[in-house]
Amino acid sequence: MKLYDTQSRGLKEVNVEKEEVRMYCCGPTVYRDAHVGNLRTFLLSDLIARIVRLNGSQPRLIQNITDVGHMSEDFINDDKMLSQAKLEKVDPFEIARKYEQRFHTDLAALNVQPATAYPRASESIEMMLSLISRLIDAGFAYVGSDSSVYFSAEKFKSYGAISGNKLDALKPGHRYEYTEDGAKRFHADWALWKAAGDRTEMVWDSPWGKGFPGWHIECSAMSMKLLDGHVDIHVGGIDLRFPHHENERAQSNALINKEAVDLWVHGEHLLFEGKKMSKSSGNVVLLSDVIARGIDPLALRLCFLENKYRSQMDLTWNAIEAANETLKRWRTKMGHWSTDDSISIDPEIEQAFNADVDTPRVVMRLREIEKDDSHNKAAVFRYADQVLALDLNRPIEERVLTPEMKTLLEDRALARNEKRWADSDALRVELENLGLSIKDTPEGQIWS
RNA sequence: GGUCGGGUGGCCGAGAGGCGAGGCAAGGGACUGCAAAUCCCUCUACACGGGUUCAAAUCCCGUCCCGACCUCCA
Repeated sequence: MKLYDTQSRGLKEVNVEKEEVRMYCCGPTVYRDAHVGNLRTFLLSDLIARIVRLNGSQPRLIQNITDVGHMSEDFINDDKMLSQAKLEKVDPFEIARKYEQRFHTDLAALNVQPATAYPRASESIEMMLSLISRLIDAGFAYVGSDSSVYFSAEKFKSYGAISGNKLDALKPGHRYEYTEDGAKRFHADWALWKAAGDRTEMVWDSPWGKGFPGWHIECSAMSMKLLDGHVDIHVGGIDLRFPHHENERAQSNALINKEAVDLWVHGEHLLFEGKKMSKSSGNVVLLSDVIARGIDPLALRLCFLENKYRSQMDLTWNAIEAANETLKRWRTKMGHWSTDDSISIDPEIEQAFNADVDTPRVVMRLREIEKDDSHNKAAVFRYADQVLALDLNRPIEERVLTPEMKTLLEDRALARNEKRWADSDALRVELENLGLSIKDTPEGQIWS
């Protein structure tokens, strides 16, 4: 099984001979609903975990819940949790729990299997404090004049290996003016622990005074602790490559003096109708929007699967609806092909999964099999569905008919027997208005 | 300015040296009382300029264009 590793910029073999493959996926900051772009990344870790399992190994997946400390480095008022709490006029932890719950609901709707654990940042403070202390002791971190603790980027020799951003190229002020307060010794240093200052909510005691953790430290702490000091596969969105993962790598590696992560996998961003999804473009799509249109959430999953995870994909309503049709067609055909639940391995599909999660090729292969004359189509589809997880075996739901619908259907059958076509057509319109779609076959009318 | 990735038909998108993926849309046909569904057919592309090669969408050089990241982001 091979995956593209951002750090070495090439395909890298994943050892699936081991009993267990340790995975870490950067989770959500729970201050708002995850949009479908966020979900695409979480889907990626699900696909990798499923492929690991297909190869006979067990994934141990840790996904953090950021419920504290995710803020821009230099502006204390910008904490995402606190500003949203202010906006909704509730306790910040209430916000966190609410959106955390919705995150799990969305994942379940997309058939994303739950991670082994979802540690919360706010409940992992001890872990982070101990890690920060060790980094200070090892000489990689220092307490600034503002009582915050900073990581010293220059002390970590291979800084920049993931993103290609070298320290001397990271001069401050490229994007917007920095307000250097002088507490950091070097412009590229970042906070491991932020002193509370005026802040009173979401603060904890520490050896350096009241404060709260920096964003990057939580992933180092959780992955080191919950994955026993080594990550086989680290998954996240492409935007996290820098600075988040670069900093996480520096922290973790500094601590153990070797590579803490074998493979860095980054999912590309999703565009919606040509533009990056953002509040200002007004094109943020939530999974609930998809469901509200009467589309199966798994159609979105199929839509994602039809594109390489490493390409910026442009999602459109048209594409989602097309995927929804494909899904319905496959489920209908599955019902006709066979009713058992046998599974038959297709070498081409197996190979595609193992070749850097090439789900577009798998989908293509399924379309091919759909049309050919093989006898075990359903068994091959079921094999692929172990990873695709599109519930292809799910029977098309039987429509529950109201008495009114039943009467109209009986009337129409009668009208058709008597070749009263005008009546038949009028009844069809009426039934369609009730939400049934009618098809006439040589065996009579059918509805769905 | 630095870094990473792209440019393929009306649209979306695979392919990474050798017989024209596939999907969507459109048009035509079969079937049907008509629809719908289904099936068949049609439309045939690789940003530009050089180079390497028997052979280039694919490799190399140059140019143009697009997106992402550069201390908020999946």
